[in-house]
Amino acid sequence: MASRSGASAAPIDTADPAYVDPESRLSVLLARRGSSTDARIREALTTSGVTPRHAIVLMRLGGGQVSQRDLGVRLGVDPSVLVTLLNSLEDRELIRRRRDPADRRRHIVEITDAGARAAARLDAAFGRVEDELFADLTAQERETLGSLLARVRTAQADPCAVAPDAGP
Amino acid sequence: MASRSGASAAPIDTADPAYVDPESRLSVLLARRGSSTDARIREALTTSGVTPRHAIVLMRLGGGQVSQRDLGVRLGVDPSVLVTLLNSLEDRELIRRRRDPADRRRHIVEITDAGARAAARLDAAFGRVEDELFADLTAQERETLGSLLARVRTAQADPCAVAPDAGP
DNA sequence: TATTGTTATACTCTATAACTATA
DNA sequence: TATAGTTATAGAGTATAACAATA
Repeated sequence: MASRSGASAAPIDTADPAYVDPESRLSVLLARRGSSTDARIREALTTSGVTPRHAIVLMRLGGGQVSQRDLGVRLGVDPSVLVTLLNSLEDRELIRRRRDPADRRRHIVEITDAGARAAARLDAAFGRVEDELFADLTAQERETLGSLLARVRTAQADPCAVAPDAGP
Repeated sequence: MASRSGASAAPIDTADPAYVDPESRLSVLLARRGSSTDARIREALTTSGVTPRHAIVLMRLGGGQVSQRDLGVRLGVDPSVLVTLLNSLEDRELIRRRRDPADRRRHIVEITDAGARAAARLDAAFGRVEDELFADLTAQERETLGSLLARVRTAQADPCAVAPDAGP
């Protein structure tokens, strides 16, 4: 099987001075764990038939009604994407959309009772996923992780460009 | 912070007992920061014409030659995806592929001199991105973040570990 | 028959622009 | 003219299965 698969191709020599372990880069590690976490959440939500984004929209709406545009800005979701998200949520009667009387271009989005119940269930599902993902971390460590992550500069502004690779 | 645009739609009431802040969930925060980090890396690499995965493959290969299959397992990349990654790297002469004489089904993948130089430049680019992303964290805090992330349980937690017996 | 690498296909996300109805 | 929402389309990314050549 796979145990003796690298018979003639030498294993990666981590002692080689030319070797740079990609996983030792904090950015790579963070991107990877983030991706895995998203995948795990997505998997846990499959039975509920919603994606992580649907869940986040529902949880956000638990605080009250918002204009569709504001919601998109808050979540960093493109308006055209938000439309399809809200469509499926509205089809399931988890949210409701109505025109803003004060400005008929706007949609006021609000959660339904069924939606609020779904949000609570989904939140619990997130909790179970976290219990699994962070099982090896103490409550204190989880808190530390959270506060450190919160301090990562997420805003994308300044480009640090790299020289093209070609030129020999 | 919403009152200027949401005239009649009330802003989200974070004090509402029904409100659950999605970002307060550690899993959501981790997934988000991971995604942003990946996007930032991808942006920084655009001028070099490679994606983060190309870069990671190159850095991995800095340690020596590997079979294509082993490389895919280590990186958690599907074989069919790895093919296209390696094709573009080979077109730029950053890596080389040759048949394994001991098992002609296998490809031995190795980095070229130009590839090694590119890997070093790419690694430096990762460093600059990290200096930007983690500017508000001390060296000690970055280390803490890394060790905590390393302890998050994910399916792909340790790609270097040998699978006991990869069943169906 | 199983494995390695490759190709082909389909499906999901995302990004963009054009369109409507209002203002 | 500008804005909120919608629709349509194309592109990247990924996942899956079928395939050829080796073992």
